[in-house]
Amino acid sequence: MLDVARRAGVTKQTVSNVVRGRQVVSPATRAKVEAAIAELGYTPNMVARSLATGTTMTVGFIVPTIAHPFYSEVVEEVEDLLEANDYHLLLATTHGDEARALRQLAGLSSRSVDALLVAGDFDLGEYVTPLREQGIPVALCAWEVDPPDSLPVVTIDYEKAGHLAGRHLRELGHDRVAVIADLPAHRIRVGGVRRALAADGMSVPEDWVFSAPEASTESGYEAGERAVPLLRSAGITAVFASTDAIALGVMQALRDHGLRIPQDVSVVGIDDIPQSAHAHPSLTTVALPKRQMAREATGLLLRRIAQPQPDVPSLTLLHPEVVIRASSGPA
Amino acid sequence: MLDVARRAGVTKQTVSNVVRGRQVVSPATRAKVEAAIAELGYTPNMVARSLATGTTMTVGFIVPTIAHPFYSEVVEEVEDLLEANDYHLLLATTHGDEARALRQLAGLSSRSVDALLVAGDFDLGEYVTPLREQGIPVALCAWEVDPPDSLPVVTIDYEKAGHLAGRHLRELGHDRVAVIADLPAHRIRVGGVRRALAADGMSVPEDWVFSAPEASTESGYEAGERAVPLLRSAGITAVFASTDAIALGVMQALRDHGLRIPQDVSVVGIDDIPQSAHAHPSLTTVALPKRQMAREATGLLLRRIAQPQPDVPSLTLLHPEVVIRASSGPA
DNA sequence: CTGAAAGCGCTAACAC
DNA sequence: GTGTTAGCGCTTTCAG
Repeated sequence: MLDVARRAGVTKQTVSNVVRGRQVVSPATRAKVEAAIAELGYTPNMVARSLATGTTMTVGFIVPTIAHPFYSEVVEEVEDLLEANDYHLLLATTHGDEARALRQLAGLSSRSVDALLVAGDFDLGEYVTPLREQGIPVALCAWEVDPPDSLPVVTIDYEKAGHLAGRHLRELGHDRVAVIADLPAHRIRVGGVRRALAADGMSVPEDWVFSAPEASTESGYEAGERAVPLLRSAGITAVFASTDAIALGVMQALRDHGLRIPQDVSVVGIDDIPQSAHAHPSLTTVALPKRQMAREATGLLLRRIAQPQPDVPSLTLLHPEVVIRASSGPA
Repeated sequence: MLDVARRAGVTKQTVSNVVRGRQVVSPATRAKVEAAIAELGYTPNMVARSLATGTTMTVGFIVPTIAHPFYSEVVEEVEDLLEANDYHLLLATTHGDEARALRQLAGLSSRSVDALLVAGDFDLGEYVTPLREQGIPVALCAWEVDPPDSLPVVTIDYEKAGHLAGRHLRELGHDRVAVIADLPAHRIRVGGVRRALAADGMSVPEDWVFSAPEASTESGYEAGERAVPLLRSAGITAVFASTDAIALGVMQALRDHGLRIPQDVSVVGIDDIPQSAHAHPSLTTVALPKRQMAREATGLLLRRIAQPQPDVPSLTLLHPEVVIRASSGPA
């Protein structure tokens, strides 16, 4: 910067003003400085600027994984909005490992991100207080169980998602529905389903609930196979899967065991991941507004950065919607 | 840091030595300093350290998109390896927008990443020279067409992937195969298929090639529908899709038009994304070693950071493998 | 093993 | 409008 200044016959300060586009430089001076910059191939050093300003134009995002369509869409949307605002994304993944999450948190905070977004159900609640004391805006998103009341959180009404799925099944006349879910993670969704059935005086016996850990298609398939005998013996006409990925596996298992969807058994999931629309049959599901969630959370953070103010705890609950496709039919 | 030093009765330098774990501090002093750090809740400021050392423990990754299973797995693997080495990930997305790619590039370089990885077919080749002159290691990965010979690139033998797909079809006795591809992006893959057929004196007429832009399931479906009449009239027994996503859409279209897979038409894709194994029927494909690619590229960069040396241009070509499942059968 | 001094590249107040 | 003077928080010589 000093080289540029000398070459243009000004001081570093003037160069700084030109680089940052401040409107306090005469056109003539500006031209000289810009010429010098071009000749020297000067590039400002953001690290030095950050040290001086205390700002990095970077926000951190801690997310359980990125290899799942739900999160990859969320991350993509967050990055898009950040980039549109000249911010950069420092992405950290936890894979459900709490120690790793804490390391990532420490790494991001000491790296002075201007804001931090945390997704998933990790209770990092108490650990983020240092950041907040430093005045760094923090928000939570995709928080499924027990959203803390100390931080702003932008999430989805997962209970309602379950309720919508259950009600859809009820409207089709299903009385006997089995549940295949990643428990306890998705207990809220299952609670929603139960509430929908309870409204008509029905319930889901405990042994009609199958666990699909990891919420993967594989575990859905495996749980589906375990469920088949019961489906047959108990005259169950519908299966609720707590996730589309699980539902896809369940459908495959049912088919492999000779059950037709939706003639013999209806299947509904939650999420609306891209492949659900192209499954065979296409999957009826409850769409989670993930991109909207990403936008609102990022927007909230960006606003907090622009006009610093204490993180007012707030809860934004986004509404899911049923997407009726071919995997569900009359009982 | 000064506060900690005073409280422990030492100088900043000693605190720095303790924080960085240098083995030059007496246990007694170390204990005092650590106590002071704990009492004051001191956290080192990485920005200041970066300014002093010229190192950020951060690597940038520019990628076309993250909402596609191929890239999301690559990104996940890169992040895992970086995190294991105490590095952080600055992720930038281009969405095929060259101007955006250049902005991202400038943003990352001025932010002083310690290394840069670029995925996708953007010819950022000439634009990265400033970085390289700064001594920042740069590598390319997932480079499908014309890998530049000026930079290290870790990619996959896409031509071989196509060739393997074509040979698999030949071995099943298919003489007449149609192609549904995202062209021109995947021309190398299609070239591989053609080479496999040519070995037996066969070829793919131009009007047996259908375009599926964006390589999405939707465009695969749409292209599949366009192809159906030809498949029937020309007695075509197999379809090569340049991507699993496309193949999934194609399968759906064929089914919707009454063609059975693989009895009437075999379908093979390339990639081996997770959902291919759970499609109906499960998709025969050529697995691209994306995670290995991610590991090798990241490892290369990390090694260059550790022992600075000019970016020796090198080309690492990883080998794909056929995964035979249920969507392909005898002609 | 510890301490003092200098500086990484930039921005923030002021004065001129 | 432009120049001057201090730092931002840390690491790095080099003495002791």
